Amino acid sequence: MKEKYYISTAIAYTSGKPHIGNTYEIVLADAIARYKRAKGYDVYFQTGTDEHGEKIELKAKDAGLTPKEFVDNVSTDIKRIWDVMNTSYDKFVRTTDELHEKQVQKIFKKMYDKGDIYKGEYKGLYCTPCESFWTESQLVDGKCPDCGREVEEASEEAYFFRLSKYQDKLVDYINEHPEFIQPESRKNEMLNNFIKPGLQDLCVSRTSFTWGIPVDFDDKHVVYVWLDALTNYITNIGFDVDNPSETFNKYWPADLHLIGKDIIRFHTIYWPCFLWSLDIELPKQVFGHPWLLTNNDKIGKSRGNAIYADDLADLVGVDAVRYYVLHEIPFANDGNLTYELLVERYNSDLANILGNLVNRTISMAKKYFDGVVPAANNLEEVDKDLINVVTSTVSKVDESMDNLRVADAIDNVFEIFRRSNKYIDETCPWTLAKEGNTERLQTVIYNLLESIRIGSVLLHSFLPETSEKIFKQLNTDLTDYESINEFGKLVVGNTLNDPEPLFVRIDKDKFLEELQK
RNA sequence: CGCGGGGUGGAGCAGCUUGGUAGCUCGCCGGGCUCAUAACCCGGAGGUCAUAGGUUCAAAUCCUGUCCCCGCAACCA
Repeated sequence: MKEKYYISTAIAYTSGKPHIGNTYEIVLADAIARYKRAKGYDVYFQTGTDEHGEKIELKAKDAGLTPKEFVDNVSTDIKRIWDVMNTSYDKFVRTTDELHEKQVQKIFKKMYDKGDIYKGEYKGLYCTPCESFWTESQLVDGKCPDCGREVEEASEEAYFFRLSKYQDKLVDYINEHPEFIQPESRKNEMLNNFIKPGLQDLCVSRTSFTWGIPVDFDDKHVVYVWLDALTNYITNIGFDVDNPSETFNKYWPADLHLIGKDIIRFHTIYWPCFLWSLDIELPKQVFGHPWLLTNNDKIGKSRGNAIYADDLADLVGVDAVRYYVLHEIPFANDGNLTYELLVERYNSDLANILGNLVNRTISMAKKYFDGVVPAANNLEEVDKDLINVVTSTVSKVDESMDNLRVADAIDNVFEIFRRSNKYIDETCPWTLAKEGNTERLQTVIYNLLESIRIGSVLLHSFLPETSEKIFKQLNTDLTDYESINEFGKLVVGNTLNDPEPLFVRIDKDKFLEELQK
């Protein structure tokens, strides 16, 4: 039986259209999910939208829509972008789904009955005109960040979750499971900044707005934020407080929650405590990925520097955008996006190294062998070196991916293409053709085609469309991981299709000029 | 003294755990080749590894001070 692999992204908040930084997360998750599938796992990949809360209630009002209409629009748009990016999620969930809402109510009740949720008073700084509570750090010059007016101490009745009860258990768990929080530096941040100073109980209901899941035994209250949002990971695979489904038992605990580094706290402190309260296991790993910055600035609509994935895809194509975000963001540091860098990566990596390699190789096969895959003959040192690079790359990619080093994994794959370009220069097929050394020419062309095929199999998790285009030109159906466990499986005698450019080079100056308009 | 991350040739990064010729990609300069998308291959210039000390036969790598940059600082998603 196949081993299962459950991966999730954070659910996107439906306050507006997601920018390229938000989109990075789904693409990263997609690359991991596709890779795991290729390796033979039974993958379940979940994403979706988080749709409740005061902010959305207000935004909807401004837009002259009901909250439901508002989130329907935004959620649809988010899903559309995820689809544009060619992401292979298995389920797109929404916190306004009936199933989720019902289970959240049951979860809330169970925690209440158990004594983990109790009624108390929420005290905070309140801006009366805005009807909003703010934290100290949110204030601007000690005043309401929205309207700039004075805030005052206020309180309202609210339910609280007893985080404090699980504090010691959490410290032990994190220490005993060093792989739980990734990257590791975040682990210390959580322990030192939040857990050690003492966990405050968490407010899990509100009465100041209504756009949320009602607490069914006290309908003044709606369930507040994190209890609603985090539980999406279990409700949507069939968790039920009385009778969890088979699907739940099969897929839980999740193997990886992929989230932004800004919400690590909620996933590694609140979420474990919630799960313990429900007597279920914790996810195996939470990875807080870095951010994609634009022009070294944090992305934000208010900053006027928002760049959207679908716009970029229109300009350079989906796979170029995928390549950029996957390649440009290292494991633990923020990445940067500029149009200049985007064009540079596109031209040098995708067009020159990969696209041109495929094009020149297929062209030679056409020219010298009428597009029929020739058989390889005796191997020379240079051939063995090429083959060694190609075969060792397969395990390098495995190692990188096992450590969630996706950017490294792509680099590993491109090493095949770089080496292949060099191989062409070393063997000079055109000279072999002139000399009439057909035997040697056959070997060289075969090795090149096979290297490209293997590279393309590895590439599929990251750039699925490009990979499929290459397979089409190679006219091969040997596209799975089993077909690359040894070099030389490409079928001899098969006829290739005509070469077609994979990435047409972009004129950088013209491109940037066009953007100005 | 709140916690944490970072400062490496023009740009972006790796190396630091387990001290010992400073590596990669892009850009620049020169050369080669002509199968290919003016692409590809080779060579070169360019770095006192933020800074001041310390440990050591030897430090980008370990320790200390200083200066910058960034994130987090709890009910904001």
